[in-house]
Amino acid sequence: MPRFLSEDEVNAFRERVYAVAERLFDEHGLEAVSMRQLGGNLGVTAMTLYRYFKDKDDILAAVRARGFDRIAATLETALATTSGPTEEAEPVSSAYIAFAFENPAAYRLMFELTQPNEADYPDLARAVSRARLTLRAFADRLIATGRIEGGQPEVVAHAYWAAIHGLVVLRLAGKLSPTVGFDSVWTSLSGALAHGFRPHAGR
Amino acid sequence: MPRFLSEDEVNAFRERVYAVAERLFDEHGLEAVSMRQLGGNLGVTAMTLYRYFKDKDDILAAVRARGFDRIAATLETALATTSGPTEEAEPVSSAYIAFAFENPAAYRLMFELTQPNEADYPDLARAVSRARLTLRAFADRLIATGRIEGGQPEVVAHAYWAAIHGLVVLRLAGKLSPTVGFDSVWTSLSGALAHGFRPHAGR
DNA sequence: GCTATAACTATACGCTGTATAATTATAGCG
DNA sequence: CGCTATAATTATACAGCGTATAGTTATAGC
Repeated sequence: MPRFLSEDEVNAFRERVYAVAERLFDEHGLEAVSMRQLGGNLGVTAMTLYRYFKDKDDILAAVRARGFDRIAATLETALATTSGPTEEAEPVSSAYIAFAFENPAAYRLMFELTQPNEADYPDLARAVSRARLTLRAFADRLIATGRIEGGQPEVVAHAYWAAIHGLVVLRLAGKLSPTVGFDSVWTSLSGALAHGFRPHAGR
Repeated sequence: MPRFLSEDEVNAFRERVYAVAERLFDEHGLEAVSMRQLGGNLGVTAMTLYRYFKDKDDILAAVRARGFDRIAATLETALATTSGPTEEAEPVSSAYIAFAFENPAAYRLMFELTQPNEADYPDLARAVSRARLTLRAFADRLIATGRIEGGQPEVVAHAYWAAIHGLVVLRLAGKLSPTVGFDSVWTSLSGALAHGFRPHAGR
């Protein structure tokens, strides 16, 4: 064992922690992610984790940040893939929804309503900011291709985000009526937004 | 002390538990609502609570149910208060937003992303259902007054709900950009929905 | 080969939810 | 009234939590 951990070793260990944390969270829920379980799955005691992280919240913030980076990357890809304007089911929206339902544990963790202030975790703040910028780029394109008008792009981006996120979390929290399907609500909601933001549609 | 607790005594104690739980949650967050703290504030040990509730989740489900009943009552009042069609800031939406921001602890608890299946708590399921019915009545009125068309009322109700809830929880989770205000996004979003659902606005 | 010390582990503390055992207090009966 | 059965409550205990502190292990540099 080397006397000092190299930066690479530290980063490698942290990556292992993230991977294990994500797996445990995926497979057994958030309550399974304890310092002892985490350490046990890494062949290390709980206290060793404190050499690499300030505390448990520090680990969770890092995992959240990875989630925001992953969804941002997913959306960026979807955005780049789309060629020209389309009236079809918007690939960015579809990618967002797919991410949420394919990674429900990550999505829950990212948007948990009780979480420490993101300002205390600069890397998390950066990742969230990146995700917001991606959504903003999406809104910019909607405007550039003439499918939307009026209002600042950032505000429009947040409006879209709120709508899609709201529907996703109602579903994740089990609050949708058993008599309505997620897809039918999304069709209705996204259609209303598309029409509502369309130039000259209303007043 | 009577040999048997009357139904009234049981109900009265339960009400006291709810009140204390809501106060603790409001003042010190969800982590302050422990069985010992709850009991301590009631002049009773933690174990006594188990005479009145199955377990802690049972208490939390009851508090959630009260939250849904309260928001439903608030919305019902707003709905009844509104006289005739109006293009003004919709009183029901305003009432919803006001409830969330005046009762952030309750709102967080109600929509926490990690919570037991609501099917295991019939009273919670009833209260959620009541809140959904209220939103549905809101959509019915929008349709009846000609401000909306197309689509099943329940689907439209869910679309509105998702939009407003999404914006509220993004705010509660601290995920809105510091450079956009809640109100400006809500103005944009609600305006888009109003136009998007307006008869003959789009195709 | 010795030593200073980075890295890690062991232990302990106060907290959690809750199962189980012991205690308290009263309704109904002789 | 005094006794007893038992509802209601409390006391204790257990396993698990996050993490502070103390002790151990192992190696880089002399």
